[in-house]
Amino acid sequence: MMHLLTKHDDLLTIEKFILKFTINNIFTLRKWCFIGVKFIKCLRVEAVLLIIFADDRFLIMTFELKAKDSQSKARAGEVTTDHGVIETPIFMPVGTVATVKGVHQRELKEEINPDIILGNTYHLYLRPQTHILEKAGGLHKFMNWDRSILTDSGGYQVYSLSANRKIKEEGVKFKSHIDGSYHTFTPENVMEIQRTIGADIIMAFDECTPYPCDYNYAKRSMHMTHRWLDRCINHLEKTPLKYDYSQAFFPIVQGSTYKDLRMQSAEYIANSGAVGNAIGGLSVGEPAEEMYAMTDVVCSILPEDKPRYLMGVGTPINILENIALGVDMFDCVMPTRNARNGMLFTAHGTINIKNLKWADDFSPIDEMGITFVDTEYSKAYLRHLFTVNELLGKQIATIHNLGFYLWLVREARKHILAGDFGIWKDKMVKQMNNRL
RNA sequence: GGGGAGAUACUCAAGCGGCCAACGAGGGCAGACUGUAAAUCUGCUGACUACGUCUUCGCAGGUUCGAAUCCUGCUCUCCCCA
Repeated sequence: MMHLLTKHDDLLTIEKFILKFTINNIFTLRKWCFIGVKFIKCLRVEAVLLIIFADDRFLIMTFELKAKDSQSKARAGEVTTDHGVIETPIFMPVGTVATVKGVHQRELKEEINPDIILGNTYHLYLRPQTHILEKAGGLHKFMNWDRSILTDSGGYQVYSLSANRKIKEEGVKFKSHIDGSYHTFTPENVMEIQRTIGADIIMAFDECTPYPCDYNYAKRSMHMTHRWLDRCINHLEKTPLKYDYSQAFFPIVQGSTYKDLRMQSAEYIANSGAVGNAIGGLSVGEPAEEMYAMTDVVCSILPEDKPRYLMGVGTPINILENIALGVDMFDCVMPTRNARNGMLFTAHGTINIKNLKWADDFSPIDEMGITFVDTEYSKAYLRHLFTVNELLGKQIATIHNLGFYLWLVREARKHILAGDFGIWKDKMVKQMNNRL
């Protein structure tokens, strides 16, 4: 049997192979795709399929829980994709258009050292366009990044580009912000686009609702997102992998700031049996307390043995508070965008490096020296670079902020493993809540 | 020497009798930014005893109810011709 399949076979071929050995075709490919080895055991064709996997080294993303904090719901874990291990909790720098703005891949890897970064389906679809990425052999090769990548589906653009789009049950019609051309995103084509982009983790197509959001709208939108999820899953089954590594699929919880909707959505998402789950529709302007209340509710429902990804969050304090509620993965434009606008994050609070008071402060950017820029340049020099609008200033600030964010989550991990995360978190939240 | 143009707030630059404490841009100061339409956006930027008052548009006079705007003289700058 082993010779029948190779790791280059697409899912359809593998599915046909499996179905030959399945007595009743009651399970779809979708199920085993998501549940992997567990499902295979259900089918009682364990031996056959284990041979397939062993032979092809066809990895499905895995998550291993390493430790749980005793003082909070924080966890430390390990996500493994074909592009490496991701130690959680993790912050994923955002690289929307195949670049983490302002940082070389080499600096990103060697200095900031994240296990995974983000890309964006909507933006990459518009430019450089999917066919170019396919020709390049996928996003990893195109941008020269050999670690993991996660792509957002474009669901956030449904929110952020709300003036330029129309939502229907079928999908979302966008007017391109580049050239005004019209494009339709459906759960189906978004899955195909993400297959072509080739991230290790791909996201369901959802609607990210605004804040505040009318209850009835939030409810209708949530149900549509659930229907879209089913369509994503159904379509994904029919869409073969394009490259020689696997792709994990994460569904997204919605429900705005309504506890009952969030619970309902979390249950629906948990039942989809995905290898990881995401929480969307937060950090869109709601008070932090409401955000925490929602993640708390959702985390209590999402399976414990799967990673939980809180999309778009947030400030360093938001991240620590949400880690304490059981979130494992984060991403946010804040460290990169705010860096370009002169805001530095430090363990003792934020700095607006453009302020006059730094003009003659020749102390290091950050005494902690997490990255080389922190100690090699002074605050006065960095302020000068911002004053004269030099690119280097934005680059230095970006490296500093990302270095700090990654330091923060790694430190959080250490304290979870040590079992004193709760105390450490409270101390950090207190001292970071400052304006320097 | 002759002819012409012009002098406006930190800078450039509009305004050419009342709606002017004076458009706009830059600069300066401050703020915002949460799955990136963001090297973006917003506010303030004459002085105060601050929903009002006072002093400003080269300098000095004048005309007018009222002038940055009109008239006279002066100072300075630029351009052209000798």
